[in-house]
Amino acid sequence: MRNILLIEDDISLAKSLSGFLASEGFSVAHALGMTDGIELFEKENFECVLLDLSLDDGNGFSICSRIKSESDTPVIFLTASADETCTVMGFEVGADDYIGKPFRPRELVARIKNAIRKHASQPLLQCSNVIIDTSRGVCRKNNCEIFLSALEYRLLVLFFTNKGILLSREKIMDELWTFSGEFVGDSTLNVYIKRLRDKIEDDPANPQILKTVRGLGYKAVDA
Amino acid sequence: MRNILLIEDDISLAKSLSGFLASEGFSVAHALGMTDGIELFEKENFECVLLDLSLDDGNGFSICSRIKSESDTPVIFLTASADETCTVMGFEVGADDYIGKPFRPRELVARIKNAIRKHASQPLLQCSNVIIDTSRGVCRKNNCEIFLSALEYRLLVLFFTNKGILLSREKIMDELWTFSGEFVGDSTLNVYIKRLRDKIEDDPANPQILKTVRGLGYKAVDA
DNA sequence: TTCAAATATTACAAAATTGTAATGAAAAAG
DNA sequence: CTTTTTCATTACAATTTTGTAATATTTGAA
Repeated sequence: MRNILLIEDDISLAKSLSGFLASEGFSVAHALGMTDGIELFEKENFECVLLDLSLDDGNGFSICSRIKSESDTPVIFLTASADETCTVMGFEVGADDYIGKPFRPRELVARIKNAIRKHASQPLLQCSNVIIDTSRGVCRKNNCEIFLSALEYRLLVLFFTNKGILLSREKIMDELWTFSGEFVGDSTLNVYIKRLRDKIEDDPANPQILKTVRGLGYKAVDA
Repeated sequence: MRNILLIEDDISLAKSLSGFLASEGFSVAHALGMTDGIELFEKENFECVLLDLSLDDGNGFSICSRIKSESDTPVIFLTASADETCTVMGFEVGADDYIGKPFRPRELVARIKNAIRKHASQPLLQCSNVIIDTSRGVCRKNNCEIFLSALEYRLLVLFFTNKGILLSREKIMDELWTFSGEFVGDSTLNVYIKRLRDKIEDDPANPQILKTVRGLGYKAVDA
């Protein structure tokens, strides 16, 4: 949770930064240079990357391009060279923010959180081992694609965008079966739930994702 | 296009900023204060709002909250009070960026573009009068829902996320029919294009959205 | 425990989707 | 102009989706 990658060759600065961010609830991994940084990035999962511009073995711009080409993780430049050309360049290679040293700690945290928040509102909806990639209209379980029909897909999207929130039968019916004044029977929903469970649950008889709340409706919950 | 709302009570600053941004290809609407600003915001459609913190008839924070509560338009604070507390506060009310005066023009443009770009990668895909709401998995034409099958939906999403870009037949087939090592004949695509056109084009015989580029592939274009 | 309500499951027909093949039309090449 | 290639259109069967109804099963309350 709140895993951050810091790529910075100034060890003492890195130390103090890590300490501070840790005190703010982040868990920080530190890489000293480009090679190191990319390796770490590809091994672990980070919610945000803090990147120094000038490194011993490469510059921040190329790392940023590299990271952005293979993922969507937020990247924030953290650098002494806050000159305008570098800043513009930073955004051009896909950075999410660019902060000049010396940084003010609370602002730094605010900007990191901002970047993470923006990223979180992105097209990937997840619930335990099931992911919907809304930017492609595809659902995957354990990275293996599951084919959902149009309505199954919509129903699951509805659940996942309201993860943890109870949805009444009425609300669900309204949301899904109001596209042409159609009216469908009440039992239809039961059947759709069953079909979704059969496709996404490890053990459909003991659903861990699509929970029923008796008398009230259904909700999707995380593991 | 690139319509920006500037809410700023310093007239001379606003003038020079507007001029500069216009020279960069933005079209800027200017409001002097809070009341004015909100009115304009609700009347027109903006891609980004630039907001001064201190206004005669209200403060920027409340405008920002207001805007964010009713839309997702990027908001950037532009302010003299670049003190840390204000900055943090700005992000807390939902700002997308916070820039202290005096601003460096090219950086300002870079940050505006950054905010707009981030926002553009959001859930609404549009092409002339057809909209895909990926956050619901629904397609609408002139605000009227169109029912697409699972694969039709995916195909259209593929086109819309690559608006204006040519997609080769091969690329399309790869993207759509590789979910289980299936191989489908080449003519399948022709048929899907036809089916989509029948559903989304005003005159399917003269497609204005899904254009064929003979010998190369297809692309979606805006009106 | 017994009962009633709510949900799960199954089975089934009507309708829609999906992929293919055959035929037509349009555009580029010769 | 003719040929060839590419794409559009149509028609069709296999499959899947979709909604319903009928039958279990579960749950909570009496």
